[in-house]
Amino acid sequence: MKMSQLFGRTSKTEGSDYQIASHRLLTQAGYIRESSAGRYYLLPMGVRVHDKIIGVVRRHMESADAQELLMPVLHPLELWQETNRTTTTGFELMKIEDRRGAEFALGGTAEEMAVDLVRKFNISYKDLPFNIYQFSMKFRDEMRARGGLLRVREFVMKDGYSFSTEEQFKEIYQKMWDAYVQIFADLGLKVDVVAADNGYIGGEYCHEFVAESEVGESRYFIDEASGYAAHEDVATFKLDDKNVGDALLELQEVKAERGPTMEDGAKLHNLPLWQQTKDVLFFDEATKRYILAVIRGDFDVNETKLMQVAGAWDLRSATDDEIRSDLGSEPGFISPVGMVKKGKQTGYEVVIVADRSLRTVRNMYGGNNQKNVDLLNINIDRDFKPDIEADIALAQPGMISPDGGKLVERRGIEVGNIFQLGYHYTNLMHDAEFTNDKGERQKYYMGCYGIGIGRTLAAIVEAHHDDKGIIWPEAIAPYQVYLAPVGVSPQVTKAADGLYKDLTNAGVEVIYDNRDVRPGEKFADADLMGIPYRVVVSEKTLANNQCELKARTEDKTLLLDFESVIKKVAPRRTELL
RNA sequence: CGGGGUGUGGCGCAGUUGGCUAGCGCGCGCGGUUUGGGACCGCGAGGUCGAAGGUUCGAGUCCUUUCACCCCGACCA
Repeated sequence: MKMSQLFGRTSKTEGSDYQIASHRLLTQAGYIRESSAGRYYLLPMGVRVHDKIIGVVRRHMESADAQELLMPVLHPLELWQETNRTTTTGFELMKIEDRRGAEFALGGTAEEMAVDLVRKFNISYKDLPFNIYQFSMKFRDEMRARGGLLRVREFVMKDGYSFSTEEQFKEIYQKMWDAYVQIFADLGLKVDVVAADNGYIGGEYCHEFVAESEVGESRYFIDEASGYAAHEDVATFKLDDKNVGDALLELQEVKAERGPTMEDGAKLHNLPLWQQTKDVLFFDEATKRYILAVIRGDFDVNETKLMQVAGAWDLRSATDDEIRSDLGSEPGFISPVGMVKKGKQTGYEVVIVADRSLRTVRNMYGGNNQKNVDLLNINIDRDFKPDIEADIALAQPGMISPDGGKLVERRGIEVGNIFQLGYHYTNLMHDAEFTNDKGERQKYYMGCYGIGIGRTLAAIVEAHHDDKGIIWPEAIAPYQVYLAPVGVSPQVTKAADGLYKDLTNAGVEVIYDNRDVRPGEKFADADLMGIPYRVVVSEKTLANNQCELKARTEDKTLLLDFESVIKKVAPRRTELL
């Protein structure tokens, strides 16, 4: 490709709206251009990189026995209604109607479509397992797009769906796990595999592949010794026993003129924070229930865990008014002891969820559902019985991991994920069944597997750049060689033209900067665009029939004859194929 | 959705208490001098000042409405 013909040039001036390196660099180097918020044009150079990433993903998916297909982007809305996801998806579903009024969802993920496709076939247990995947545009009406390609409203995703029996599933899941590890290694991304929350996708467990980065939105914890890694939504930790040896003291009501915060309570009673009960009242709009979370005072409630154990969908904090008039309690003095079972006015059920940490403390203190009265020596079981007892605590850096090491907090970009879906969709959708070896109909056990291509591209730039520009790993660089003639003498031009042809014939992808601009500009663009190798031809180098080779990652240059340069660069290309 | 901010040639910006023909740098085009880390000279093209409405003799500037975009939060792949 000749630079003089390339559509989508580099830009010397950087925009002011770019907070994130990959966003600025990709724009400035001519890979992407914003259309509207969260929607991007991929320019020719961007497409080359994007395609290469797809190529790497495809290769590993095929080796893992997955089969590529392509689904429609418009999904019949009935399918989403069948699984009740028109209302429960996390992202806002985008809908569209055709001229007859038939309703469609713009696909944001395609579990229903995959099931619908599969049930159109008459499948036997002998055909199992199988894994189908596609690369296609996904639409998500994100509340707020941000960070260039990191969080967008339209993006190409590799989404795969496996169909098998329950017994076969573990192996498929592991196969995808392994394939993902290799994919991201090939792409030059260091990723942590992190246990995470399934959210609206459904199923029981899943793992995120997170590329560590300060600009990432995923927060997770890792135990470096054992490799334990979990998203903050699900991270768990070992509890430390406090005063569990103490004898149970008698429950006692005391006057407590204090403010509503935890600190106010600890100060007034001059007792440690951990001995206080933290009582947080939520309301779930989906199931119309109050949920009272009770936890040790030095911990915080993890709302994701809470929703999971309580079967809640749409949690919000209860209002002061609800606490007072419906539950007859008092903000800052809420207590599970003597809490009403139902709202006095609304009749809504009150569910008490106790964190397991309450077992590590005795004789706790806390409110008594009325202003300025506290209870001393509260003990679980004796003084109140929770409806649910579980781990609903938010992990904090420094806590002890389940494996015994220290939890370290990390931040990263979620570039891929794998989900166990189990029977979630096949239970909700009719006829999602195959014929087993006894001739009976049996439901599929499913998994799904996603990789955001554009986000991965941005994550690679985040991981590989310097103050001059992008530094592409060779496997996905748009071109391998940036050929820059220096000087305008006819010999230089002729030699460069010849080298361009020879390199191209040798299978090397070359961007040939044949523009009549000063050398500094060419070098700056080569660096900005992040091309792995720069080859310079000038009168100086030609004096010995040589040219100059420089790697993007190094400062030193090599003087070599043309043949050697071609040899040096060409094999890499074939290796990668 | 809440809070904050910004909209003026492709990009970055200036434009005073309302005033004359809306400027500057980069980039772009033409001509010339240059050619190893973003050169220089000359000439030139390119703007319904986000949009609509209003106030005024006169609006980029003031008022109202609205849209878009950015940041923080809420939310969430």
